[in-house]
Amino acid sequence: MPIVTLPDGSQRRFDEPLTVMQLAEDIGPGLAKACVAGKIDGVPVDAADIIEHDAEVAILTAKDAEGLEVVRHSCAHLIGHAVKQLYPEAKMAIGPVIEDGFYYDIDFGRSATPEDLEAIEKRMKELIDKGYDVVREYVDRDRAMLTFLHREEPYKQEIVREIPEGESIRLYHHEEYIDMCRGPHVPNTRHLKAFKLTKLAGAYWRGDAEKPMLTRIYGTAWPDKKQLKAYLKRLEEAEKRDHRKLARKMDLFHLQEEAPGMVFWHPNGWTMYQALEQYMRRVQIENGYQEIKTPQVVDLSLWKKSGHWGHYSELMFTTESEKRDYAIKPMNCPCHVQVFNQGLKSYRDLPLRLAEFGSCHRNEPSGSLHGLMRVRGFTQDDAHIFCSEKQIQSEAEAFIALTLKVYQDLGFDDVELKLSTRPDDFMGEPELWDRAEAGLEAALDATGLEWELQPGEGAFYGPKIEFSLRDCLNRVWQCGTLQLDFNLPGRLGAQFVDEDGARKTPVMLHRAILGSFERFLGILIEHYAGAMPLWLAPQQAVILNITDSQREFVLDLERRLQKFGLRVKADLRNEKIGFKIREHTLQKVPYLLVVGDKEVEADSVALRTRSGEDLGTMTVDELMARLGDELGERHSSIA
RNA sequence: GCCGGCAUAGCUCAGUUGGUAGAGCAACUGACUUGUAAUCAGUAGGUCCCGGGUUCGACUCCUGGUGCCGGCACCA
Repeated sequence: MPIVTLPDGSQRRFDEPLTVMQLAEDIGPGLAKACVAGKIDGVPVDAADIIEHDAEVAILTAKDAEGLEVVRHSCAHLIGHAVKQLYPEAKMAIGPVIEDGFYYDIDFGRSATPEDLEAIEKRMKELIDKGYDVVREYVDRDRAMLTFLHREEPYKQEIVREIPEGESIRLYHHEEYIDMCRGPHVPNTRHLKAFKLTKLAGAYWRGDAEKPMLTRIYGTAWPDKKQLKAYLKRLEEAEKRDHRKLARKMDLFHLQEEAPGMVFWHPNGWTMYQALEQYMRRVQIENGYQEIKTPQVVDLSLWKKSGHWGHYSELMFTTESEKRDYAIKPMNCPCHVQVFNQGLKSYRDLPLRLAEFGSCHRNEPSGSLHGLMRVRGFTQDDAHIFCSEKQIQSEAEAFIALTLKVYQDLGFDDVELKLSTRPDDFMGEPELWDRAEAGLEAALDATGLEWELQPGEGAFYGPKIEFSLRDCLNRVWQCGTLQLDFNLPGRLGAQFVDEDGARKTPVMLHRAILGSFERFLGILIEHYAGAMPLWLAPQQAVILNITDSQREFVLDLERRLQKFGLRVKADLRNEKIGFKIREHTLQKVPYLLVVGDKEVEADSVALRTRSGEDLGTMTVDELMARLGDELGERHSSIA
């Protein structure tokens, strides 16, 4: 005789145990129709599951986040139903829910084509139109194994084998198709109308490159077709702010076949790059760093000594001269240790913070290259902090605070923080790791932000903190990093004299805030959709004359504003003002300064922004004051 | 690197069972002297990614590369 408590706090009493669907029907026919699953005491369940005892029960519909996940998950099963009808030989692997959608990994025994994708989607729609009931069945492991032996599904068998004995397994029957799943799933395919298969891709079984590659079918699903359409529209809009597209439109940089993964920066892009570099230079100097510069090409012996050649030679470009072998540096750390090693260091010298905008080259796998986000030649905003073990926590705290401040200055509030701790094969004393990890945790906690622990994901030589940002298509890119290193200083003979007169090996902190200028600029371009803040904009303002009679004034104004420190150009072309405004607006120039006879008269300009806002007419002095304010400390007047 | 797709003018793209290419925008020239998102007219522009093959003939078909795009793996 269960008493059911609903999410709004109201209670219903029943004489007999009842299913979630029966409860929905009891509440109202509309809800029953929309019900895709339920939750009993917080546990997601099928609509067919039975409420036996007093419980808190929620009815899930496609409009609930969890209900929508159920819809997406069931869409994945529907792929299975359609695929096995069309290609009975196909072997089904796994079909989980992901952000905004779902996928299914399938072994077709051949390569699948876009035509297959269309056929599968068409069949799925037909199955939805049938509106058949999805039937859930509880079985034991042996029975599940028998089912998939009978169905000749080796991947499913492999999964069943890993389920502990005695555990109850749910099978979902989609007419003749059977899938295994934790569930829950929709009670009927009519709930799956707003879906679309989006792409075909290759994916390794179990994410292991040694295992066979399967075909992955991606799809998206929503509560209704309107939301599906809105999602597809959002994707389209996001693609428009792809930094590779904007770079072409704004003439920022290009890549070409002869130098895969290496950037040809154009004047506009390089201006942005330098503005960012100058900002970073200032920030680092203000925070106790000293800037250095180290060689690009270094004898292989150093890389052997540092251990990099042993681990990462595949990623290193090499060269040879007069029978000596060299490597193009893939990172700066060994070189920084060389600088540290010059002259005997005292504990009084620590922490020593050496920074370099270090140009590095790594022969990244061809398939991983991606615009500015993943390149082979890049420049890190790198620095290495040499310190004693006691200084780790305070240095970590300072670095995290600095990083978050820089991100904020650059317009990012949404940062993902992760801490990776020791792997199984870690190096060094466990007590040292204990203290270091505790120090990093405390430093992370001090931010008040959420962070994620990745146990065992650290490098063998030290734990690390990662800072990641997302691009316009929601892909996550690691930018900042703080990597502790208990290994390299010792390997390369770094030492300092401690208070007691004994020589000790310092701890080394590898750290970068932007990660690389290339990647960060890519993210910035997308973040601002090309409309960069004034201080980063390649061109900050353009002066537009109405007719030739303002020509002299405009040229003079151009000189005055350049002298003031502004990146400004005059556009004297004999075009209509509307035409010029359109062009520079599309180029995302922050300020458009329109000059006609009236403005010349009063030493003024009519000010318009790239967003189309008319800021009215103001004198040139007022304009300079306004832009100077906006640029703030980043403005270096040369007047 | 792996799976799939793509590669035609500066850009975005069309090119119909194989008959040596076309549009819009941009560029250039001329006219127009213009008040807040596209003035009009004209001109020029191509090794159809690269190599090999089939064919009387290849942008088109086959084959080997390269690069790019979407994933996967990798990202110390």
